[in-house]
Amino acid sequence: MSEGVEWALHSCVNLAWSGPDRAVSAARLAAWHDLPAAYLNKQLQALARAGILTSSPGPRGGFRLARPLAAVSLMDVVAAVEGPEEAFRCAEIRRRGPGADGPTAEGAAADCAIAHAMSRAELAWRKALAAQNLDEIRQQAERQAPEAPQRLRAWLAAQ
Amino acid sequence: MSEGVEWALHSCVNLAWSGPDRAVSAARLAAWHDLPAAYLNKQLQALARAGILTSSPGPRGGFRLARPLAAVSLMDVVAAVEGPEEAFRCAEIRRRGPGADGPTAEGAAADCAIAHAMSRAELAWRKALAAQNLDEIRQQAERQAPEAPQRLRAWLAAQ
DNA sequence: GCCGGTCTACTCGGATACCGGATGTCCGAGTTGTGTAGG
DNA sequence: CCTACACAACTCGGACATCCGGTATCCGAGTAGACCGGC
Repeated sequence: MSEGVEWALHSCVNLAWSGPDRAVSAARLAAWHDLPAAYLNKQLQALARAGILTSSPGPRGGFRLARPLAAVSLMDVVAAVEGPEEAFRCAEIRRRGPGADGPTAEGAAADCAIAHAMSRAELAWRKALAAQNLDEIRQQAERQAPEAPQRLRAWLAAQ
Repeated sequence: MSEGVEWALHSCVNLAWSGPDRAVSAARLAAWHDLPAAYLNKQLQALARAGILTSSPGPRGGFRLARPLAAVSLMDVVAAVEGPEEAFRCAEIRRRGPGADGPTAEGAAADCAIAHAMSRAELAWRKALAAQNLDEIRQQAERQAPEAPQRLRAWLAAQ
């Protein structure tokens, strides 16, 4: 699992705390958690391409949420950063070597019992991710650290 | 997801088809699907360390199942090959930089809302993997290719 | 014929290279606000 | 004083290095069977 997923999730919550009125640059978000700014920028670009954030260039520019946190699921962020393809990709080794049980047919991957079983488990994972949205994450974080939003806004204003 | 997981799963089913009376070497299992023998051997070693297979050296040696397929879950194989640690490991970036909301405490990872949410999804994945055992996989594969076990045994005998 | 010893072939097991992708860094295109000169 | 223009600073966006883990390979330790010589 890519490190960027964790950064992206924290950044989204931080953007929500910052408020929708002004954009926050990748450099600010990175400094808040002492991350490499240019690399975080790369991840935020992926979120922008996925339609989760909007970006604006120039001074006073930066990133802001494209839609409310409640409309962004964990799955959206993971798919944006990690890519949409499945983690377990069946290489169809059945079809190679002496053990090949027939000519290589199109769409045969669905017939592989192993690929099917792994796919089922991965579907459960994706479903669990899709069932949780970032607003729930934000609420839980605020319950554990109620002063966090205010502290972030104050720090951003002081920059 | 490591490629070796797929190889390990196929190899376990093939070992079941081969029968419990004789061991099968990594070279034979690899040739059956045209895989690199030495690397497959590495994965089988991991399965042996995990107690899923037993290994015996020398001529007539090789690997065999340590217990019935019904007693081996997909989770067991994945954990043996990929390692037991979670795919998403929280780096606790909250605790670094100006955004740190307090001194770094032991066991604070459980408090991170993001880590908790990701952990929940990964738990669903692990549960789905643990719910399926390799004997079910074997039965499904036999339904789709009933001649597969006999073909494998014949090929092994001819070697 | 039977037994003991040796020898070979085959196996796993771990140590050793190689490579692609994640990680990290850098510079250019574009925009916004500002300062300034002119009317 | 107001306006238009040039400038400078700051931002994203993508192109360019670097590092690490999965991938692939090789060689050594050990064992089981086979072969041979002796009894």
